[in-house]
Amino acid sequence: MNYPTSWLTSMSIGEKIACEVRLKIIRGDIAVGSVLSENHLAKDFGASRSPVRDALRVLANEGLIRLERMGAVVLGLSKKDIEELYDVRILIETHLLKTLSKTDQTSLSQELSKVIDKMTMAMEHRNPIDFSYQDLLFHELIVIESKHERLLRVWYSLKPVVLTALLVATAKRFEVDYDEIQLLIDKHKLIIDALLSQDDHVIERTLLEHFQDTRTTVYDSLMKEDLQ
Amino acid sequence: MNYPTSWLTSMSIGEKIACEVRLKIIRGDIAVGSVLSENHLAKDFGASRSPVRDALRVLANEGLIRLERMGAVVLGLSKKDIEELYDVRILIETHLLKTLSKTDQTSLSQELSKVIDKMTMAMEHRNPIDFSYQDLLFHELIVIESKHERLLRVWYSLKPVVLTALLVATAKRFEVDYDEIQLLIDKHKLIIDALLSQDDHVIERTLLEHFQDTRTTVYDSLMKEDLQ
DNA sequence: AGTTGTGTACTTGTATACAAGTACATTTTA
DNA sequence: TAAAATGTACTTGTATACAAGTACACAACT
Repeated sequence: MNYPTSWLTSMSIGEKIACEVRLKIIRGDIAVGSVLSENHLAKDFGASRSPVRDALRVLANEGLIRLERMGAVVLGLSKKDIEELYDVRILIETHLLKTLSKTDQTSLSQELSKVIDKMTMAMEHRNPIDFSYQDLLFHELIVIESKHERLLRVWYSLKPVVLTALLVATAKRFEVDYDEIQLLIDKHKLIIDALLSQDDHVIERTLLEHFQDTRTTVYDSLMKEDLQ
Repeated sequence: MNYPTSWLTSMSIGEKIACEVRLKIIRGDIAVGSVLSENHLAKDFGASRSPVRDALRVLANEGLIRLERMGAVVLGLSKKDIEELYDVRILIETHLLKTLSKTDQTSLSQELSKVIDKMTMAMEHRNPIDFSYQDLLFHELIVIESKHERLLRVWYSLKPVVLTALLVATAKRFEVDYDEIQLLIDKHKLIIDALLSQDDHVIERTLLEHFQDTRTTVYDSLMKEDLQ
Protein backbone atom coordinates (compact mmCIF):
# COMPACT_ATOMS: atom_id res chain seq x y z
CA MET A 1 0.00 0.00 0.00
CA ASN A 2 1.30 3.42 -0.91
CA TYR A 3 0.20 6.71 0.50
CA PRO A 4 -3.27 7.44 -0.94
CA THR A 5 -2.75 9.59 -4.02
CA SER A 6 -6.12 11.24 -3.47
CA TRP A 7 -4.68 12.72 -0.29
CA LEU A 8 -1.68 14.18 -2.14
CA THR A 9 -3.54 16.67 -4.27
CA SER A 10 -2.27 20.24 -4.14
CA MET A 11 0.72 19.27 -2.09
CA SER A 12 4.20 20.54 -2.74
CA ILE A 13 6.91 18.06 -3.61
CA GLY A 14 8.29 18.41 -0.11
CA GLU A 15 4.95 17.60 1.48
CA LYS A 16 4.54 14.57 -0.73
CA ILE A 17 7.98 13.30 0.17
CA ALA A 18 7.22 13.83 3.86
CA CYS A 19 4.04 11.74 3.54
CA GLU A 20 5.75 8.91 1.68
CA VAL A 21 8.70 8.76 4.06
CA ARG A 22 6.40 9.01 7.09
CA LEU A 23 4.42 6.00 5.88
CA LYS A 24 7.57 3.98 5.28
CA ILE A 25 8.94 4.79 8.72
CA ILE A 26 5.65 4.00 10.46
CA ARG A 27 5.28 0.73 8.55
CA GLY A 28 8.84 -0.17 9.44
CA ASP A 29 10.00 -0.19 5.83
CA ILE A 30 12.68 2.25 6.94
CA ALA A 31 14.41 0.79 9.97
CA VAL A 32 14.76 2.55 13.29
CA GLY A 33 18.34 3.69 13.68
CA SER A 34 19.02 3.98 9.98
CA VAL A 35 20.45 7.25 8.72
CA LEU A 36 18.78 9.28 6.01
CA SER A 37 20.63 11.85 3.96
CA GLU A 38 19.20 14.65 1.88
CA ASN A 39 21.25 13.59 -1.12
CA HIS A 40 20.13 9.99 -0.96
CA LEU A 41 16.47 10.85 -0.56
CA ALA A 42 16.71 13.41 -3.35
CA LYS A 43 18.01 10.73 -5.64
CA ASP A 44 15.41 8.21 -4.50
CA PHE A 45 12.53 10.62 -5.16
CA GLY A 46 13.99 12.17 -8.30
CA ALA A 47 13.87 15.60 -6.70
CA SER A 48 16.36 18.22 -5.54
CA ARG A 49 17.57 18.64 -1.96
CA SER A 50 15.31 21.65 -1.31
CA PRO A 51 11.98 19.82 -1.01
CA VAL A 52 13.74 16.90 0.71
CA ARG A 53 15.14 19.32 3.26
CA ASP A 54 11.63 20.68 3.82
CA ALA A 55 10.28 17.16 4.25
CA LEU A 56 12.95 16.16 6.76
CA ARG A 57 12.19 19.17 8.91
CA VAL A 58 8.52 18.22 8.96
CA LEU A 59 9.35 14.66 10.00
CA ALA A 60 11.73 15.92 12.68
CA ASN A 61 8.92 18.09 14.04
CA GLU A 62 6.78 14.97 14.26
CA GLY A 63 9.44 13.12 16.22
CA LEU A 64 9.93 10.41 13.61
CA ILE A 65 13.53 11.39 12.89
CA ARG A 66 16.25 13.39 14.59
CA LEU A 67 18.19 15.84 12.43
CA GLU A 68 21.90 15.70 13.09
CA ARG A 69 24.96 17.39 11.64
CA MET A 70 25.48 14.45 9.28
CA GLY A 71 22.28 12.79 8.27
CA ALA A 72 18.96 12.24 10.01
CA VAL A 73 18.52 9.32 12.40
CA VAL A 74 15.24 7.43 12.16
CA LEU A 75 13.53 7.28 15.56
CA GLY A 76 10.46 5.48 14.29
CA LEU A 77 7.22 4.98 16.18
CA SER A 78 7.62 2.84 19.27
CA LYS A 79 4.93 1.38 21.50
CA LYS A 80 5.67 4.16 23.97
CA ASP A 81 5.22 6.75 21.22
CA ILE A 82 1.83 5.35 20.29
CA GLU A 83 0.71 5.23 23.90
CA GLU A 84 1.87 8.78 24.49
CA LEU A 85 0.26 10.10 21.31
CA TYR A 86 -3.04 8.75 22.53
CA ASP A 87 -2.34 10.18 26.00
CA VAL A 88 -2.08 13.60 24.41
CA ARG A 89 -5.30 13.04 22.45
CA ILE A 90 -7.11 11.83 25.58
CA LEU A 91 -5.98 14.93 27.46
CA ILE A 92 -7.11 17.26 24.68
CA GLU A 93 -10.31 15.59 23.54
CA THR A 94 -11.58 14.76 27.04
CA HIS A 95 -11.07 18.34 28.11
CA LEU A 96 -12.80 19.68 25.03
CA LEU A 97 -15.71 17.23 25.18
CA LYS A 98 -16.31 18.25 28.79
CA THR A 99 -16.27 21.89 27.77
CA LEU A 100 -18.55 21.34 24.79
CA SER A 101 -20.99 19.27 26.85
CA LYS A 102 -21.78 22.36 28.90
CA THR A 103 -23.78 23.79 26.00
CA ASP A 104 -26.33 22.47 23.53
CA GLN A 105 -24.57 20.24 21.03
CA THR A 106 -27.46 18.96 18.93
CA SER A 107 -25.89 20.36 15.80
CA LEU A 108 -22.48 18.87 16.45
CA SER A 109 -23.93 15.47 17.36
CA GLN A 110 -25.81 15.47 14.06
CA GLU A 111 -22.62 16.26 12.14
CA LEU A 112 -20.83 13.49 14.01
CA SER A 113 -23.63 11.08 13.17
CA LYS A 114 -23.17 11.89 9.50
CA VAL A 115 -19.50 11.07 9.76
CA ILE A 116 -20.40 7.76 11.41
CA ASP A 117 -22.72 7.08 8.45
CA LYS A 118 -19.76 7.64 6.15
CA MET A 119 -17.66 5.28 8.25
CA THR A 120 -20.37 2.68 7.78
CA MET A 121 -20.39 3.23 4.02
CA ALA A 122 -16.61 2.96 3.93
CA MET A 123 -16.88 -0.31 5.84
CA GLU A 124 -19.49 -1.64 3.44
CA HIS A 125 -17.37 -0.62 0.47
CA ARG A 126 -14.36 -2.26 2.18
CA ASN A 127 -12.45 1.00 1.90
CA PRO A 128 -9.92 1.34 4.76
CA ILE A 129 -8.54 4.57 3.33
CA ASP A 130 -11.86 6.38 3.56
CA PHE A 131 -12.73 4.65 6.82
CA SER A 132 -9.60 5.89 8.61
CA TYR A 133 -10.08 9.34 7.12
CA GLN A 134 -13.65 9.55 8.47
CA ASP A 135 -12.59 8.04 11.79
CA LEU A 136 -10.12 10.86 12.38
CA LEU A 137 -12.48 13.47 10.92
CA PHE A 138 -14.98 12.49 13.64
CA HIS A 139 -12.48 13.57 16.31
CA GLU A 140 -11.31 16.57 14.30
CA LEU A 141 -14.81 18.02 14.19
CA ILE A 142 -14.97 17.91 17.99
CA VAL A 143 -11.73 19.81 18.32
CA ILE A 144 -12.75 22.30 15.64
CA GLU A 145 -16.10 22.91 17.35
CA SER A 146 -14.35 23.86 20.60
CA LYS A 147 -12.93 26.89 18.79
CA HIS A 148 -9.82 26.55 20.88
CA GLU A 149 -7.29 27.37 18.21
CA ARG A 150 -4.17 26.50 20.13
CA LEU A 151 -5.45 23.06 21.14
CA LEU A 152 -6.56 22.57 17.54
CA ARG A 153 -3.04 23.47 16.43
CA VAL A 154 -1.54 20.95 18.86
CA TRP A 155 -4.03 18.34 17.63
CA TYR A 156 -3.11 19.12 14.02
CA SER A 157 0.57 18.66 14.84
CA LEU A 158 -0.22 15.08 15.85
CA LYS A 159 -2.49 14.41 12.91
CA PRO A 160 -0.05 13.34 10.18
CA VAL A 161 1.48 10.60 12.33
CA VAL A 162 -1.80 9.52 13.91
CA LEU A 163 -3.59 9.40 10.54
CA THR A 164 -0.78 7.43 8.92
CA ALA A 165 -0.63 4.94 11.81
CA LEU A 166 -4.43 4.66 11.77
CA LEU A 167 -4.39 4.08 8.02
CA VAL A 168 -1.93 1.21 8.31
CA ALA A 169 -3.81 -0.28 11.27
CA THR A 170 -7.16 0.04 9.57
CA ALA A 171 -5.93 -1.53 6.36
CA LYS A 172 -4.75 -4.51 8.36
CA ARG A 173 -7.97 -4.62 10.39
CA PHE A 174 -10.01 -4.74 7.19
CA GLU A 175 -7.96 -7.74 6.11
CA VAL A 176 -7.77 -9.65 9.35
CA ASP A 177 -10.69 -8.63 11.58
CA TYR A 178 -13.29 -7.23 9.23
CA ASP A 179 -16.06 -8.44 11.54
CA GLU A 180 -14.92 -6.09 14.29
CA ILE A 181 -15.17 -2.91 12.26
CA GLN A 182 -18.80 -2.52 13.27
CA LEU A 183 -17.68 -2.51 16.92
CA LEU A 184 -15.34 0.38 16.13
CA ILE A 185 -18.21 2.30 14.62
CA ASP A 186 -20.42 1.58 17.62
CA LYS A 187 -17.75 2.96 19.94
CA HIS A 188 -17.91 6.26 18.14
CA LYS A 189 -21.62 6.41 18.81
CA LEU A 190 -20.80 6.06 22.50
CA ILE A 191 -18.79 9.27 22.29
CA ILE A 192 -21.79 11.14 20.94
CA ASP A 193 -23.89 9.67 23.75
CA ALA A 194 -21.27 10.78 26.28
CA LEU A 195 -21.25 14.27 24.83
CA LEU A 196 -25.04 14.51 25.12
CA SER A 197 -25.01 13.02 28.63
CA GLN A 198 -23.33 16.20 29.86
CA ASP A 199 -21.69 14.08 32.57
CA ASP A 200 -17.95 14.67 33.04
CA HIS A 201 -17.35 11.21 34.49
CA VAL A 202 -19.16 9.49 31.64
CA ILE A 203 -17.13 11.53 29.16
CA GLU A 204 -13.89 10.68 30.90
CA ARG A 205 -14.61 6.97 31.08
CA THR A 206 -15.91 6.79 27.49
CA LEU A 207 -12.86 8.52 26.06
CA LEU A 208 -10.45 6.38 28.11
CA GLU A 209 -12.11 3.19 26.90
CA HIS A 210 -12.34 4.44 23.33
CA PHE A 211 -8.67 5.28 23.09
CA GLN A 212 -7.64 2.20 25.05
CA ASP A 213 -9.11 0.12 22.27
CA THR A 214 -7.76 2.29 19.49
CA ARG A 215 -4.17 2.46 20.61
CA THR A 216 -4.05 -1.26 21.30
CA THR A 217 -5.35 -1.85 17.79
CA VAL A 218 -2.95 0.63 16.22
CA TYR A 219 -0.01 -0.74 18.15
CA ASP A 220 -0.76 -4.39 17.42
CA SER A 221 -1.22 -3.63 13.73
CA LEU A 222 2.00 -1.71 13.37
CA MET A 223 4.28 -4.11 15.17
CA LYS A 224 6.30 -6.64 13.31
CA GLU A 225 6.99 -10.05 14.83
CA ASP A 226 10.13 -8.78 16.55
CA LEU A 227 9.06 -6.15 19.03
CA GLN A 228 10.93 -2.87 19.02
CA MET B 1 15.69 45.37 23.72
CA ASN B 2 16.91 42.86 21.18
CA TYR B 3 16.80 39.11 21.46
CA PRO B 4 19.42 38.07 24.03
CA THR B 5 22.62 37.28 22.11
CA SER B 6 23.59 34.78 24.77
CA TRP B 7 20.60 32.71 23.70
CA LEU B 8 21.66 32.75 20.04
CA THR B 9 24.84 30.73 20.39
CA SER B 10 25.18 27.75 18.07
CA MET B 11 22.08 28.67 16.14
CA SER B 12 21.83 28.59 12.39
CA ILE B 13 21.13 31.81 10.52
CA GLY B 14 17.56 30.65 10.00
CA GLU B 15 17.04 30.04 13.70
CA LYS B 16 18.42 33.45 14.56
CA ILE B 17 16.16 35.14 12.05
CA ALA B 18 13.18 33.24 13.45
CA CYS B 19 14.01 34.45 16.97
CA GLU B 20 14.43 38.08 15.92
CA VAL B 21 11.26 38.14 13.84
CA ARG B 22 9.32 36.34 16.59
CA LEU B 23 10.33 38.99 19.10
CA LYS B 24 9.36 41.81 16.76
CA ILE B 25 5.96 40.26 16.06
CA ILE B 26 5.25 39.59 19.74
CA ARG B 27 6.31 43.10 20.72
CA GLY B 28 4.12 44.51 17.98
CA ASP B 29 7.02 46.02 16.06
CA ILE B 30 5.73 44.09 13.07
CA ALA B 31 2.04 44.83 12.70
CA VAL B 32 -0.67 42.20 12.59
CA GLY B 33 -1.93 41.91 9.05
CA SER B 34 1.29 43.05 7.43
CA VAL B 35 2.77 40.84 4.75
CA LEU B 36 6.31 39.48 4.95
CA SER B 37 8.19 38.29 1.90
CA GLU B 38 11.25 36.10 1.75
CA ASN B 39 13.04 38.56 -0.46
CA HIS B 40 12.39 41.52 1.82
CA LEU B 41 13.43 39.68 4.96
CA ALA B 42 16.53 38.35 3.22
CA LYS B 43 17.53 41.87 2.37
CA ASP B 44 16.73 43.13 5.87
CA PHE B 45 18.86 40.46 7.52
CA GLY B 46 21.62 40.45 4.90
CA ALA B 47 21.04 36.77 4.25
CA SER B 48 19.80 34.62 1.39
CA ARG B 49 16.25 33.33 1.00
CA SER B 50 17.14 29.83 2.23
CA PRO B 51 17.52 30.58 5.94
CA VAL B 52 14.67 33.09 5.72
CA ARG B 53 12.47 30.38 4.26
CA ASP B 54 13.45 28.09 7.14
CA ALA B 55 12.64 30.84 9.65
CA LEU B 56 9.22 31.55 8.15
CA ARG B 57 8.26 27.91 8.34
CA VAL B 58 9.19 27.87 12.03
CA LEU B 59 7.08 30.95 12.71
CA ALA B 60 4.18 29.50 10.75
CA ASN B 61 4.38 26.37 12.92
CA GLU B 62 4.12 28.61 15.96
CA GLY B 63 1.01 30.29 14.61
CA LEU B 64 2.55 33.75 14.45
CA ILE B 65 2.27 33.99 10.66
CA ARG B 66 0.32 32.29 7.92
CA LEU B 67 2.24 31.25 4.81
CA GLU B 68 0.41 32.08 1.62
CA ARG B 69 1.14 31.81 -2.07
CA MET B 70 2.40 35.38 -2.15
CA GLY B 71 3.95 36.40 1.11
CA ALA B 72 3.33 35.51 4.73
CA VAL B 73 0.57 37.27 6.69
CA VAL B 74 1.40 38.27 10.24
CA LEU B 75 -1.17 36.84 12.68
CA GLY B 76 0.55 38.14 15.77
CA LEU B 77 -0.25 37.16 19.31
CA SER B 78 -3.72 38.18 20.40
CA LYS B 79 -5.22 38.10 23.88
CA LYS B 80 -7.04 34.94 22.87
CA ASP B 81 -3.74 33.39 21.76
CA ILE B 82 -2.13 34.13 25.10
CA GLU B 83 -5.08 32.76 27.03
CA GLU B 84 -5.14 29.63 24.92
CA LEU B 85 -1.38 29.09 25.19
CA TYR B 86 -1.75 29.10 28.96
CA ASP B 87 -4.80 26.82 28.67
CA VAL B 88 -2.59 24.29 26.91
CA ARG B 89 0.10 24.67 29.56
CA ILE B 90 -2.44 24.30 32.37
CA LEU B 91 -3.78 21.13 30.75
CA ILE B 92 -0.31 19.64 30.35
CA GLU B 93 1.37 20.76 33.56
CA THR B 94 -1.61 20.05 35.83
CA HIS B 95 -1.89 16.55 34.44
CA LEU B 96 1.83 15.92 34.83
CA LEU B 97 2.03 17.40 38.35
CA LYS B 98 -0.80 15.12 39.41
CA THR B 99 0.99 12.14 37.91
CA LEU B 100 4.34 13.09 39.48
CA SER B 101 2.75 13.69 42.88
CA LYS B 102 1.89 10.01 43.08
CA THR B 103 5.53 9.18 43.75
CA ASP B 104 8.29 10.59 45.94
CA GLN B 105 9.45 13.88 44.45
CA THR B 106 12.01 15.01 47.02
CA SER B 107 14.69 15.18 44.38
CA LEU B 108 12.60 17.16 41.91
CA SER B 109 11.43 19.60 44.56
CA GLN B 110 15.05 20.24 45.51
CA GLU B 111 15.95 20.94 41.89
CA LEU B 112 12.98 23.27 41.60
CA SER B 113 14.07 25.07 44.76
CA LYS B 114 17.47 25.65 43.20
CA VAL B 115 15.83 27.22 40.19
CA ILE B 116 13.80 29.47 42.51
CA ASP B 117 17.10 30.52 44.13
CA LYS B 118 18.37 31.47 40.69
CA MET B 119 15.19 33.44 40.05
CA THR B 120 15.87 35.31 43.29
CA MET B 121 19.43 36.06 42.23
CA ALA B 122 18.22 37.26 38.84
CA MET B 123 15.74 39.54 40.63
CA GLU B 124 18.49 40.91 42.88
CA HIS B 125 20.74 41.49 39.89
CA ARG B 126 17.80 43.14 38.11
CA ASN B 127 18.23 40.73 35.21
CA PRO B 128 14.86 40.08 33.47
CA ILE B 129 16.54 37.95 30.80
CA ASP B 130 17.84 35.42 33.27
CA PHE B 131 14.73 35.70 35.42
CA SER B 132 12.38 34.74 32.58
CA TYR B 133 14.75 31.97 31.53
CA GLN B 134 14.73 30.46 35.03
CA ASP B 135 10.99 30.97 35.35
CA LEU B 136 10.34 28.82 32.29
CA LEU B 137 13.08 26.36 33.24
CA PHE B 138 11.17 25.72 36.49
CA HIS B 139 8.19 24.48 34.49
CA GLU B 140 10.37 22.71 31.95
CA LEU B 141 11.98 20.57 34.63
CA ILE B 142 8.54 19.37 35.73
CA VAL B 143 7.62 18.31 32.21
CA ILE B 144 11.03 16.69 31.68
CA GLU B 145 10.71 14.74 34.95
CA SER B 146 7.41 13.22 33.80
CA LYS B 147 9.33 11.41 31.07
CA HIS B 148 6.33 11.78 28.84
CA GLU B 149 8.14 12.53 25.62
CA ARG B 150 5.16 13.44 23.50
CA LEU B 151 3.80 15.94 26.06
CA LEU B 152 7.32 17.31 26.38
CA ARG B 153 7.42 17.71 22.61
CA VAL B 154 4.09 19.60 22.66
CA TRP B 155 5.39 21.77 25.51
CA TYR B 156 8.58 22.48 23.55
CA SER B 157 6.52 23.52 20.53
CA LEU B 158 4.96 26.25 22.68
CA LYS B 159 8.23 27.28 24.29
CA PRO B 160 9.66 29.78 21.76
CA VAL B 161 6.53 31.92 21.77
CA VAL B 162 5.90 31.57 25.52
CA LEU B 163 9.52 32.39 26.37
CA THR B 164 9.60 35.40 24.10
CA ALA B 165 6.31 36.74 25.49
CA LEU B 166 7.51 36.08 29.02
CA LEU B 167 10.77 37.87 28.28
CA VAL B 168 8.99 40.99 27.06
CA ALA B 169 6.54 40.90 29.96
CA THR B 170 9.26 40.35 32.52
CA ALA B 171 11.40 43.17 31.17
CA LYS B 172 8.45 45.50 31.56
CA ARG B 173 7.63 44.11 35.02
CA PHE B 174 11.19 44.82 36.15
CA GLU B 175 10.75 48.41 35.01
CA VAL B 176 7.27 49.12 36.26
CA ASP B 177 6.43 46.73 39.12
CA TYR B 178 9.78 45.59 40.46
CA ASP B 179 8.29 45.25 43.95
CA GLU B 180 5.99 42.49 42.78
CA ILE B 181 8.70 40.18 41.46
CA GLN B 182 9.06 38.62 44.89
CA LEU B 183 5.38 37.65 44.72
CA LEU B 184 6.04 35.86 41.44
CA ILE B 185 8.83 33.90 43.07
CA ASP B 186 6.62 33.03 46.04
CA LYS B 187 3.99 31.66 43.70
CA HIS B 188 6.50 29.20 42.32
CA LYS B 189 7.14 27.93 45.80
CA LEU B 190 3.40 27.22 46.06
CA ILE B 191 3.73 24.87 43.11
CA ILE B 192 6.40 22.88 44.91
CA ASP B 193 4.16 22.77 47.98
CA ALA B 194 1.27 21.56 45.84
CA LEU B 195 3.45 18.85 44.31
CA LEU B 196 4.49 17.63 47.74
CA SER B 197 0.90 17.83 49.05
CA GLN B 198 0.00 14.93 46.75
CA ASP B 199 -3.52 16.36 46.60
CA ASP B 200 -5.02 16.58 43.12
CA HIS B 201 -7.39 19.39 44.05
CA VAL B 202 -4.61 21.47 45.59
CA ILE B 203 -2.51 20.93 42.48
CA GLU B 204 -5.39 21.91 40.22
CA ARG B 205 -6.21 25.07 42.15
CA THR B 206 -2.57 26.11 42.52
CA LEU B 207 -1.83 25.75 38.82
CA LEU B 208 -5.01 27.60 37.83
CA GLU B 209 -4.14 30.51 40.11
CA HIS B 210 -0.51 30.51 39.05
CA PHE B 211 -1.27 30.71 35.38
CA GLN B 212 -4.17 33.11 35.91
CA ASP B 213 -1.66 35.58 37.28
CA THR B 214 0.97 34.85 34.66
CA ARG B 215 -1.20 35.19 31.61
CA THR B 216 -2.78 38.39 32.89
CA THR B 217 0.70 39.77 33.43
CA VAL B 218 1.94 38.64 30.05
CA TYR B 219 -1.10 39.94 28.29
CA ASP B 220 -1.09 43.35 30.00
CA SER B 221 2.61 43.77 29.28
CA LEU B 222 2.35 42.94 25.61
CA MET B 223 -0.63 45.06 24.76
CA LYS B 224 -0.28 48.48 23.29
CA GLU B 225 -2.77 51.19 24.19
CA ASP B 226 -5.06 50.24 21.32
CA LEU B 227 -6.31 46.73 22.01
CA GLN B 228 -6.15 44.20 19.19
C1' DA C 1 -15.71 57.28 -17.50
C1' DG C 2 -15.73 52.38 -17.26
C1' DT C 3 -14.17 47.93 -18.88
C1' DT C 4 -10.91 44.87 -20.87
C1' DG C 5 -6.38 43.47 -22.18
C1' DT C 6 -1.45 43.67 -21.64
C1' DG C 7 2.81 44.32 -19.32
C1' DT C 8 5.58 44.44 -15.33
C1' DA C 9 7.19 43.52 -10.88
C1' DC C 10 6.67 40.89 -7.42
C1' DT C 11 5.99 36.29 -4.97
C1' DT C 12 7.38 31.29 -3.87
C1' DG C 13 8.87 26.38 -5.15
C1' DT C 14 12.55 24.05 -6.76
C1' DA C 15 17.14 23.13 -8.81
C1' DT C 16 21.93 23.57 -8.46
C1' DA C 17 26.48 25.23 -6.85
C1' DC C 18 29.71 26.27 -3.23
C1' DA C 19 31.78 26.25 1.40
C1' DA C 20 32.56 24.28 5.73
C1' DG C 21 32.38 20.47 8.68
C1' DT C 22 32.47 15.43 9.65
C1' DA C 23 33.70 10.64 9.51
C1' DC C 24 36.08 7.09 7.75
C1' DA C 25 39.80 4.95 4.89
C1' DT C 26 44.44 4.99 3.68
C1' DT C 27 49.18 6.19 4.14
C1' DT C 28 53.10 7.44 6.77
C1' DT C 29 55.84 7.40 10.77
C1' DA C 30 57.72 5.62 15.01
C1' DT D 1 52.27 -3.35 14.91
C1' DA D 2 50.25 0.79 16.61
C1' DA D 3 49.62 5.60 16.42
C1' DA D 4 49.42 9.78 13.95
C1' DA D 5 48.70 12.33 9.87
C1' DT D 6 46.57 12.94 5.54
C1' DG D 7 43.23 12.34 1.98
C1' DT D 8 38.68 11.45 0.37
C1' DA D 9 33.88 11.15 0.19
C1' DC D 10 30.25 12.27 2.32
C1' DT D 11 27.09 15.46 5.01
C1' DT D 12 24.40 19.98 5.65
C1' DG D 13 23.87 25.25 5.58
C1' DT D 14 23.56 28.79 2.62
C1' DA D 15 23.71 31.41 -1.77
C1' DT D 16 21.93 32.06 -6.22
C1' DA D 17 19.35 31.11 -10.53
C1' DC D 18 15.23 29.77 -12.93
C1' DA D 19 10.30 28.80 -13.73
C1' DA D 20 5.62 29.42 -12.73
C1' DG D 21 2.09 31.91 -10.65
C1' DT D 22 0.00 36.23 -8.80
C1' DA D 23 -1.35 40.96 -8.31
C1' DC D 24 -1.30 45.40 -9.62
C1' DA D 25 -0.39 49.36 -12.86
C1' DC D 26 -1.04 51.10 -17.20
C1' DA D 27 -2.78 51.36 -21.93
C1' DA D 28 -6.32 50.61 -25.23
C1' DC D 29 -10.98 50.28 -26.42
C1' DT D 30 -15.92 51.25 -26.02
